[in-house]
Amino acid sequence: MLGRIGVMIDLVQLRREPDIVKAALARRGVAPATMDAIIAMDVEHRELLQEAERLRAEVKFLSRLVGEARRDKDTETAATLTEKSRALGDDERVATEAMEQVGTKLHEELLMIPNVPDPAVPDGVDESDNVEVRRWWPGMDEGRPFPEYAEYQKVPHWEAGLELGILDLEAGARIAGSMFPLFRGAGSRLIRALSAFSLDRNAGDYEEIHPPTFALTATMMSTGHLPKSVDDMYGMERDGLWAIPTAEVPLTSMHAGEILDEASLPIRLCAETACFRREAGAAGRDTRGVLRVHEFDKVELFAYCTPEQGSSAFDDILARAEGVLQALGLTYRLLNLCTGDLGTSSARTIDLEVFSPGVDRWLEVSSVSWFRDYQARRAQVRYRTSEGTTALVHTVNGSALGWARVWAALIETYRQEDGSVVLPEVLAPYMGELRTIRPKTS
RNA sequence: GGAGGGAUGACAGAGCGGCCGAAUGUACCGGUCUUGAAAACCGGCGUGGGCUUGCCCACCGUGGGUUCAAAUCCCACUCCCUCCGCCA
Repeated sequence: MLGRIGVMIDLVQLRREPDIVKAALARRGVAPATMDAIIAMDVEHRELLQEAERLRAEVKFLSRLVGEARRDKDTETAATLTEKSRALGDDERVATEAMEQVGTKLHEELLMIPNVPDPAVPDGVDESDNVEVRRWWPGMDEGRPFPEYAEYQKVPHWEAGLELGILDLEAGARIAGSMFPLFRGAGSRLIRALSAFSLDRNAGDYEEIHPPTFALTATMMSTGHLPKSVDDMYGMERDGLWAIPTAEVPLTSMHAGEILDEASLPIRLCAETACFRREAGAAGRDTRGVLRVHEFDKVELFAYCTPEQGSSAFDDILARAEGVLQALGLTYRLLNLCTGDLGTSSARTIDLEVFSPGVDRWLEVSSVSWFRDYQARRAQVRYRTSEGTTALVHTVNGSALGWARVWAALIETYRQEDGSVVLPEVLAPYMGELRTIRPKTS
C-alpha cells in the first residue's frame, strides 16, 4: 500500500476538511467536482478494502486450523476446512481485484492534483498576474536611480556574442538542433566560472552534490514532473530514463524512502547540473539567442527540513540567489507567482528575473519554491520527531542560478562602447584573471 | 557483454511451507542498582493502511505464479559483491 495511495495532497486532510481543501485548490483551477469525485472514490475504495481484508482474515484463520488439524492427524477435518478456505479464497481474489481497480484509478487521479497553494500566493490566471515584490539594481542603496542603459548596451547577446566569438548558435543547431546553444572560448569559460563562483559561495553551508543527470520514472514522479508535465521532459524510452529538467529531481530523491533524524535537519544541498527542457509549445516565442534553450547549466540550492524550518529555509535560499545576482551587479526583480503560474508541486514560489538591456526585458533566472510535504509524500521522505512519531519533511529549493540567461544579461549589461565586455571583478579569479572579453583581432 | 554469489528490522545475522512480523546479538529508549558513570539485571524498541481503538490487513529487494496456507517453493526483473571481457 505504501507509495500507492495518497501520494499528493494530504488525503487525511481532504477527508477531514474537504471544503477547505476544495476551496484552496479551486484557486488554482481544480474544479470542486473533481475533488468530490476523488472523495467518493476514496470512500468506495475503503469499503472494498474492508471487505477484501475481512475475507483475507478468514482465509488466514481457516488455514491455521488446517495446519492444526493436519498436525492432529485429523485428515477429514483438514479436508473440509481446505475446501471451505479455497472457496473463500476465490471470493477474496474477486474482492481484492475490485478494490485494486478503484485504488489504481484513485491513485492516478491523485497524481494529477497540484499542491494546495499557500495563502500568500496571489490569485491570477497567468504570468501577467504575478505580483512584483521588489527590485534591486547596483547602487540602489546609495540612492542611485534605476539604471539607464546606453545604446551600446542595447545590443542583444546573440549579436554581441557572435561578434566576440563566444556564442555559436549555428554550430549548436548543427549538432543538436535549434535551442541548443554552443558557447566557445571566453564564453564557455564564463559558464564554468559562474558555476564555480556560485558553488564556492554556497558549498560551505550546502553540501555539494554531483548527482546523475538522468532519472528513473519513479524519481520523476516524486517531484511532480511526471505524469503531468510529460511533454516538457526528454525521455529515453529504451532505458526507462528521463533527462532531468533541474537538479531538484535527483536531490529530492536522494533520501527517498528514508526516515531522517530530526537533529540532522535541515539537510542543505547544492548541485550544479545540466538541465534539459523540451519547451514544448514554446516554438518561436522568446526563443532568440539563449532566451529559451533545451539545455543549460544551473546551480541549485536545496533543503530538506521540518515544517517549522520551511520558512527560514525558503528565505535563506532566496537571499543566496539574490546574493549571486547582487555580486554580479545585475539588475533584477522578485515576483510572487500567482495561482495560475505556480508550478504543480509548489505551494509558494518567488521568481527572480534579471533585467537584460540588449533584449530589453526581464529574464527568469531562478525560481525559489516551498513544496511543503507534497514532494516528500511522493518520495516518502520522513523524519522522526522528538515525540518518536514519523512525519513528512518539507522540501525547499531554488536556483542560484540558471546560467544561460545570466550569461546573456552579463554580456549585454557589461558591453562597452567598443564592443568588448568588462566582466564583474568577482569573476576574475574564475576567469584566469581575464577581465575583459574583446573581439578577436585577426 | 559472460560466469558465479547475495539481498531479512538502525546494524549484524538466523529462519528455507503452517502459532514467523520474524530467533539471537549489538545499538537505542525507560527502570533497578550506584555518590556518579560503567557493568549487571528488568522492561520496551520496524513501517504503512482500515475500522466497531481493540482488533484486523499489508510489507522479509521488485513484480508475477504455485498452495487451504509463502520470508520460506517456481518464474521474471532490479540492485550489490567476486572473476573474465570491453572501456573514459
